[in-house]
Amino acid sequence: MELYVERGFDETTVAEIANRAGLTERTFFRHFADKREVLFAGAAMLQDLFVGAVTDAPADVPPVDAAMAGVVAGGAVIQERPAFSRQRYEIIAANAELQERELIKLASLSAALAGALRRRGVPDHAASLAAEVAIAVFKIAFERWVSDPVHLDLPQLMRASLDELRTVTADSETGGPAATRP
Amino acid sequence: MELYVERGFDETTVAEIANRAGLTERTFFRHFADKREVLFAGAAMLQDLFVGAVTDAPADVPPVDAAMAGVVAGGAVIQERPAFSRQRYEIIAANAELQERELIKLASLSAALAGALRRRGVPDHAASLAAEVAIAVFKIAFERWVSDPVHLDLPQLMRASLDELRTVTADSETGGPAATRP
DNA sequence: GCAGTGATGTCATTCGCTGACATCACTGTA
DNA sequence: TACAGTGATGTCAGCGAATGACATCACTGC
Repeated sequence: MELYVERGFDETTVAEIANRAGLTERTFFRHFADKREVLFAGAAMLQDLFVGAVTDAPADVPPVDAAMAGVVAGGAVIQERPAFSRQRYEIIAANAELQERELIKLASLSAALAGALRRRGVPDHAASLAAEVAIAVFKIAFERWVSDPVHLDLPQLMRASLDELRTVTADSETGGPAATRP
Repeated sequence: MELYVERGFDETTVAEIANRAGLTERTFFRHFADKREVLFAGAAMLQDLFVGAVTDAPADVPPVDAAMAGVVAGGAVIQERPAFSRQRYEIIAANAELQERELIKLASLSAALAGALRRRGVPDHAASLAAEVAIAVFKIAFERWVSDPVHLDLPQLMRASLDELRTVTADSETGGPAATRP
């Protein structure tokens, strides 16, 4: 990350990273699948956290709220290291390849959440949809949090974003969801 | 695409592609930013279609429904070439790098939709959320459509998925969105 | 004719990434 | 103690994606 900040991701070679770390290029690739993966080393841990929180949510909690328990738990951990999170965010924001990797990690997170929801008895499509909604809320709330010079409370931003999503999504006609199309 | 189907994406070299197309490797890279981009050549056109449909939606249509007009219009075009869509889908599904590219194209689509919504007067966050919801619906409906041996009507699947999302997202308590957190 | 433009070819080079093999520290066991 | 096994690292060679620099050639408008 030092090198990525100093000279940018593209301008940094793996040889330089290995050199600064005091090992060889080959060894770098034994630890990380590729040059981008360095920035996503903690993703697996975070995913376990998300899934655990969904699994542990009370059985009577509806799908989206169970999925939200996952991302809220993740948000709480993320905001513990605001400086790190912001630096990492800026590196990623400056490079398209890194954004691609970030997106596929989020997709994997979404799939994991959906899996956890299914294990709670939520039907397939509903589980996927609820997971996608939770990840969308996560993305937008995180974006708000990390871009604000004053770091607000991330879990709270997430809940606020979900409320907003509900407002935006709610059917304008009177009847609620079922009445959308006859 | 012929070569990607025959031997897989990873096993196909750019030299081979160029060769079959009757030109040189260097020329290939003048037409496509990288090896993956070949499969996403139509994305810009599709994005314009999405945005156009959102812009053309009646002014009194609420945000999510305006965003849905975009993805539904896209769905209608996509389902015109079921064989092509399925083949392309299978190539992408078999390769992680291609999935990354697909995801960033969808993210770009989402940003474009959000932009179109803002131009309709929808506030920032609401626009982003509505766009994310529409893209989530698009993804899941497309997945259903392309995986089903009998191709159903894609726009209809999208509307059904949105209804399901509304059901899943709707607050279980009585009061609707605003009542979620006091 | 002729200058200008855009598409293509040629060549050399960098860099990400991988396979094969060697080295070396460390551990458990005869 | 000696030795076999294991895992992390280094060394070396090589492939393929991607890029910059320069040359060629068809085509257009004057």
